[in-house]
Amino acid sequence: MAGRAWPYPWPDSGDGHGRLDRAEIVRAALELLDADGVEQFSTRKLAARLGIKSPSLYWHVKGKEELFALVIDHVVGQCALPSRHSGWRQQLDVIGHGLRRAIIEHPATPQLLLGRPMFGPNGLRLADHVIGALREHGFTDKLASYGYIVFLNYVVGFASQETAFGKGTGQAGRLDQVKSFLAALPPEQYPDLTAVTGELLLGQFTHRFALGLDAILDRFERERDKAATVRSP
Amino acid sequence: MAGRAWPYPWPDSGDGHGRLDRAEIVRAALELLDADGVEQFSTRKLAARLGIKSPSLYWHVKGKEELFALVIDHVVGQCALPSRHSGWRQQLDVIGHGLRRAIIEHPATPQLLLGRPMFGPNGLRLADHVIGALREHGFTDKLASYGYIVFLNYVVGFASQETAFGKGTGQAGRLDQVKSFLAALPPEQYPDLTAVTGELLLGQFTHRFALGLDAILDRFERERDKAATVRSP
DNA sequence: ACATCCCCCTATCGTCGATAGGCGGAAACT
DNA sequence: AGTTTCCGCCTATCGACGATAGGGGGATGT
Repeated sequence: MAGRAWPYPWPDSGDGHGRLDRAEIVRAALELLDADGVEQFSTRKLAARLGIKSPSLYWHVKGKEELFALVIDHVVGQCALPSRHSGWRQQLDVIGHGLRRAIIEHPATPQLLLGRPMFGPNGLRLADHVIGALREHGFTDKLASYGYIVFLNYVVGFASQETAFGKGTGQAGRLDQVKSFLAALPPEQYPDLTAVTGELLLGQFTHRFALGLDAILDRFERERDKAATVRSP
Repeated sequence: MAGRAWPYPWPDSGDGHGRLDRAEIVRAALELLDADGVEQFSTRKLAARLGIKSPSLYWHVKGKEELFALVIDHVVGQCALPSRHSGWRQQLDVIGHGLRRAIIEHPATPQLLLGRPMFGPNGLRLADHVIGALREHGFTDKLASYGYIVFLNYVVGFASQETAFGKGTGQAGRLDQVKSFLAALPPEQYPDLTAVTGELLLGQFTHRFALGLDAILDRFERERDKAATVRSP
């Protein structure tokens, strides 16, 4: 039943003395989340997968909530931060695409990201990087903070909604479900929606994402320049 | 214990013969969700609030999942759709702001919206309206479907992230928690983030929302015109 | 040799979503 | 009127969940 039954002396994964460490637990939790979805996840299944009994988890991790926070930050950490020497726009572009990719590679994470600010080390580092990139290129503190919020909202929000459409949501049949549901809609009631259902599910999500992201960065730039000319005309 | 203990003949709320109907259940569920958050919600508490025992709910509603779907669509339905005679841009603006307001007035809804497409009647009507507004004003089917996805992602995503920052998340102390957490960050490690924390939590979210939304609509317009000139130069 | 601490165990609690099956009363039918 | 049907609730119960309490065994340091 447990995906991994081992003889008692554990192969020892990492730091050297413990059989388990938080990193391994987080990794297993993420695998389980990706496979079954956040709804089906349970600490008991996670324990079984790790080859231990559920209460033992509580020695390593305070509880489910802390575990989820660790998982989130692990995923956010998979988004590599670009060099600070490139332009702000390129930096935000790289971060945006990287973060989106990290999220949609783990379809359960949107539900975890929701309702909790990204306050793990990696999330904070990312925030600092984005805000820094803006401030270093002429954005006021106010505009930089606006920018960060809008930027992050867009990226996380888009990726979240994207997974809702089943682009690989653990359950492989999800996209087909959506497809057939839309195909069954009465055209006389939803004429415009039904007219474009083909386009809706066919296109490149990456392209749409880039479109909106570029639009937002464009506006950032314009706002920055407007503020600058107001201050020094 | 039950918020509403009643003598057996129920005051009769609505359609006339049943003591309870789905509308009343949905309304009570939403109240409970807003008060306690989605994590603390349970069908048993909902039943208690309605003055019945938990299994009785299953006569009215198939299960928790269906209940949540009904709640979502109820919230989406609180976003009034504008007249189709106004311009597409104004229509999307009205819908965007209306939908955001509906969502953030019920802080639990983002967690419900996540992972489920808005496929209730109100959600479909909204989708049809948005896509229709675009198609009626020179957008190709492809661009209209792109636009709908990006638009919806932005609105829902923004509102979702917004509630994560505790702008009234049931627990009133949430915003203060975030505030004090950010205030305690080491400036040498996160120099740019800590430099703008004041701005981060102070500003008008509505303004930031409008900023990004306008940016996206701007880009829509430009893409539409570009496609049009390509086709008929 | 002994004490200590790490890391996992068993036992158990209260709560959850959901199902099975019963029962009274109102409505509908004859 | 008497009978039947069905609505709308009930009690009893299930298995799974998150979490805590407290025990024990093996490695480590002195």
